[in-house]
Amino acid sequence: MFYVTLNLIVSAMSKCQQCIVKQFNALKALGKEDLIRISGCKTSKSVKKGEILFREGESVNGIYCIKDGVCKLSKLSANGKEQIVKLVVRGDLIGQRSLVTDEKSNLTAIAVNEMQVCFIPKSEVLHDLSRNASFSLDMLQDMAKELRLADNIIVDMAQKPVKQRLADVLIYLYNTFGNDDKDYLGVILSREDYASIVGTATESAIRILSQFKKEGLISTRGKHIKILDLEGLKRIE
Amino acid sequence: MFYVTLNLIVSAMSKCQQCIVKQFNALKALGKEDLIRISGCKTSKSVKKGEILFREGESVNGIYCIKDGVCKLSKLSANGKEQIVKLVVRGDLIGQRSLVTDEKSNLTAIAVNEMQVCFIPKSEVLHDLSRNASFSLDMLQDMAKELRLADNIIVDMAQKPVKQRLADVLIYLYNTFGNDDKDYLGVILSREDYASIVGTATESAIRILSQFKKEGLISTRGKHIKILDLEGLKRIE
DNA sequence: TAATATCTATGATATATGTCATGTTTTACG
DNA sequence: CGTAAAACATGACATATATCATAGATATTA
Repeated sequence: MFYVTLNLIVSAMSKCQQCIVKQFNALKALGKEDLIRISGCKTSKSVKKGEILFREGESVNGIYCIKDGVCKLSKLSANGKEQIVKLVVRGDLIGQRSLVTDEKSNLTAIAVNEMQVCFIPKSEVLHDLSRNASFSLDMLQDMAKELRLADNIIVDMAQKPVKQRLADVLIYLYNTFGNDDKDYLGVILSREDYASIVGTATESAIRILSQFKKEGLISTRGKHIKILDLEGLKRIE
Repeated sequence: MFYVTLNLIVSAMSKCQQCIVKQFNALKALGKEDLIRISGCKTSKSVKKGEILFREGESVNGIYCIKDGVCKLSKLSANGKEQIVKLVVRGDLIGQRSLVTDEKSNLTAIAVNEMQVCFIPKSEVLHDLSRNASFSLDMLQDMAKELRLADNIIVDMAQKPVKQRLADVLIYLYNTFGNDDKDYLGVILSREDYASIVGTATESAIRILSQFKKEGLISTRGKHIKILDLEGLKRIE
C-alpha cells in the first residue's frame, strides 16, 4: 500500500517519459533513456498568477516546459511601458533562446494564471542538443515558426491600426483558449494586458473594447469577455 | 600558365573551403569534407539591384549565403504596403527558416544593391543538419539572435514614435555599413525604403528627414545621406 | 460585509501620423 | 545631353492615438 501511494505521488509529479505535454514541443524527439535522465534532474513547480519566472536581464540557466497555465513574455520599453511580445501556453517551452546563445534573458516571464511548469537544467538540454540531431532539428523548427510569427507581428504593428490589432488579439485568444462553460474567453487578461499586447495606451484599449460592445461584437462582465460576433471582428479594418 | 589562369577563375567562383564569408554564419561549423561536397553542388550568381531572389509564398528550396551586397526582406501587408522586416548583409544566410520548416517563404527578398550570392540546395543542408550537431547548434544560435532582434523590433514598433524609429534606423545603418569615401552612409536607400523599415508613410519619412536636416543632424544629397551628429540622433525621443 | 485599493469607463483635449494635392529635384536612359 | 519618369519635398487638412482628469465599477481583504 505504501508503495502504491508513493507511485501515485511520483506519477503526480510526472515522469517525462509519460508526460503528454512534450508532444507539443521539441522534447518529443528525445528517446526513452534521455527522458529518464532528464526526468531525474528536472524540478516541477507551480507558479501563482502574477509571479515572475524570470526577469529581463537575468540568467535562465535552463528551459521551462509549460504543463499548464498561461504566461506572458514581455519587455520594458524605454518609456517604462510593458510590451507583451508573446503569450506562452501549455506545451510551449521557454528559455531555449538564452540557453542556446548563452546570454541573459531578453524578456520577462510572468504567470497570467496558475501555472504548472517543469524546469530542466541547461547542461542536460545542451547534452541532448550535442548528441541528438532530431532534437536539434525540432528545436530549430520551433524557433523558425516563432520567427515567422514575430515577423508577422512586426508587419501588423507597422501597418494595422489599433482597432484591428485589438480585434486580431480577441480572435487569437478565442482560437487559442476557446471558451469557458459560460462562453467567456478561456483566458482572463486585464485591459492593461490587452493594451500591452496591442501596443497602445490602456485607455485606448478600453475605449475600443467599449466600442466593440456597442457594436454587438463582444460583451463583457468585469474582466470576462464574451465574443458574440467572430465574423464581425474579422471584418474590422 | 593555363592552369594558373584556371585556378584563378575557379577561385573567383570561390570554393566554400576557402570562402571567408562563412566565418560570419553557421557554415563555419562544417568540416572540410562537407564544405567540399557543398562547394560541388552550390551555384554562385550575381543579383542586380532591384532583382528578386524569392517572393513571399514561393518555395526557396535551399539557402543563400550572401557574399556581397545588401538585400531587404519584406512582406506585403493587407493594405498593400511593403514592410521591410530585415536588411540582410554580407555573411548572412537567408532561407534557413523555410528550409527547416519545409514551408513556403513568408518574406520576399529583393536586392538593395548589386549582390554576390551562393545558393546551396536544401538536401545538402538537411544532410549536414542531420549529422553535424555543431552545425545545428550554430544555426540555432543564429535563429535565437534573430528572434531576440525581432522581439526588440516589436517593442520599438509598439512604443517608440516614428521620429525615434527613423533616428534608430540611421544609427543602425551607420553602425552596420559605415561611411563611403565622402562620409555618406555606406548603403543607399530610397525614402520609400526608409518608410518601409520604420513602418510609416513615405511622406512622413521624408518630412522627418527634412527636419533632421534643419536641425543639423544629417545632410543629404539625393539619396545619399550623411550623418553629422550621431549623438544628437541618439538623443531623439 | 464593509472599506479600500485597483481596475474600468468616458469626456475633453493635445499630439502624432496619414492622406491628398502639387511643385520641384534627381535619376535613368535614349 | 535632353527628356521623361521617378523620387523628393512641402503645405493643408483629416484621422488616429495619447494624455489628463475624473467618475464609477469591481475585486480584495480585514
